[in-house]
Amino acid sequence: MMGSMSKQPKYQQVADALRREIDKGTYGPGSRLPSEAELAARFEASRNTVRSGLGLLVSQGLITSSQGLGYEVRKHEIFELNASRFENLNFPQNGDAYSTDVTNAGRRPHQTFRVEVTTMPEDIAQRLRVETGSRAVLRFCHRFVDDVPWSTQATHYPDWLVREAPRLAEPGDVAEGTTRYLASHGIEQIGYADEIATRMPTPDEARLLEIGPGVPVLLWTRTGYTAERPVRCTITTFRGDLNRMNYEIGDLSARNENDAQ
Amino acid sequence: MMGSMSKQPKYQQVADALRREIDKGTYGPGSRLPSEAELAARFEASRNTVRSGLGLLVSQGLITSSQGLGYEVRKHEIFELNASRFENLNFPQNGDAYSTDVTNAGRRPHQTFRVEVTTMPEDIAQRLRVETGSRAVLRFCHRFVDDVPWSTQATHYPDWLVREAPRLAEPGDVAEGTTRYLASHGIEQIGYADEIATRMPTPDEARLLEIGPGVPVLLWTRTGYTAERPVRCTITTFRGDLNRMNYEIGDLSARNENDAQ
DNA sequence: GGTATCAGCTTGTACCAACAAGTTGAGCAA
DNA sequence: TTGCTCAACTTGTTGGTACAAGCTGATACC
Repeated sequence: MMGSMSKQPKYQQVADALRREIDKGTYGPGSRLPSEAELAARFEASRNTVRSGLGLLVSQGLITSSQGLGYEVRKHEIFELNASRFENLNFPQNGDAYSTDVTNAGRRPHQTFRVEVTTMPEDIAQRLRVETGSRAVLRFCHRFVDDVPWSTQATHYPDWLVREAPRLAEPGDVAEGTTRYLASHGIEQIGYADEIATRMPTPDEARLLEIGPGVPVLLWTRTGYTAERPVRCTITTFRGDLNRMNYEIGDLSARNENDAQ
Repeated sequence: MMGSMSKQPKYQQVADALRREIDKGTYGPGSRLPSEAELAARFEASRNTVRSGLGLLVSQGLITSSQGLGYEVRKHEIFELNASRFENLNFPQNGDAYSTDVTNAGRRPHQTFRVEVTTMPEDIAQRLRVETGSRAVLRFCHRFVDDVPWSTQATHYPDWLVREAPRLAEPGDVAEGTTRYLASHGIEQIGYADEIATRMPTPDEARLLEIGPGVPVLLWTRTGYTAERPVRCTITTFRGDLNRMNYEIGDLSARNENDAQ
């Protein structure tokens, strides 16, 4: 008999076996797993041991659990973001790429706004070449798609810029969009430096984005430059399981002309 | 007394308290936390409860644990990758941006190579506009920095391309670099489509990259185009805790001229 | 029919106990 | 000094128990 030719701990065997069955399709996306008690019987392990194995899969983002309901295989649905186009050009009207992108995808966008006068955190101050702790205006945005939390966006503006463009410090949306508003005051952004990183969410982020365990966040930091200097820094925090960033570099006419799907 | 004005479960209180102390600097990067037994005494909880709280912080990537040693606050050291420059131009000699980037950063690069003849997976086939399951050459690369696993890179080449540039299918490195070799056969890449995503690693990835729990991976998919069609697709898997991707868009002369640190 | 309750399922939290396994340093022996 | 052993720490694994809390459907009641 094949008894215990295994060096691995039992909870890992449980996790591996379930992972294989999920990959194989025995349990498809959205379907429910057997209950802890059933799994305990099947693997001849205690409920605690089975819970350890299931906990592994949860923290790997493969399944979710809900009290009273059971364990469910996570389904993946991702949203594409085109980050390499410019922001300021020919956008129809109010606001940003986000609303148009989401609407074009046939989804319903929704966002809440907040404006604060605060001080520059160190990392932002470095990027904007101003002093840490100097005055700054923070415009914060919490975005939803079909009422599902999608991303948060925090843009810091240095004090010298706010003095030239005072409406940045006023609460509420800037109707024509901040980029256009800045351009009308002679601040034209002609270059962006983007940084992309990933990590596990902080408890705050997990709460705002309603992220379950095992889902990382995607951090997008964009610093906008005029011909002379950096003018603003935007940090967007995405749910990693729902978003993908796209960049186009060089000449991609071969891709875009024949949209052979 | 402030008894139990708390709705939160005890293991969360433990995790929150420790997270605050780590943020505050009570336990700095690299320092050791008190042992489970000490924490149990301090929080008046059982060892299991304390373990649950510590497990949270581990799966959030804030601390690590090693048997016999204890828990340690993770230190963060990130490596910057400039993804927006072209690959083919004026690189000195053998191989890719990776070696030069790492060497310039004063670190020691090291990589292992593997070449396979295989079939096209569905997602790659779509990007390269060939049939799923058709013949493909896979060049796989496992990269280290100072002997620490850093990333894996898998590039798929379609069959039609390999027939024009047969050395792609031969094992071992292409001395002058694949991009240059392709250009010498009339395959000049003039555009790249990049996609960036994140998720928790699969067990295979966790093994290859020696990733602990609570660390996501950063997935970078680059499809190279000639003027006529896509020619190759590279998927790079980075350790999310050690890497950050940078893109430059538009005119950034204001950033690059005065390298005010 | 509509509604309220509740039994019986599910997972979540918390504790206890015992032993396995990795690490370290004290202290003894050669 | 050098090297070995081992006790005393650490976390890892696995079992047990009990109760809390969320969900669902059947049942009884109005």
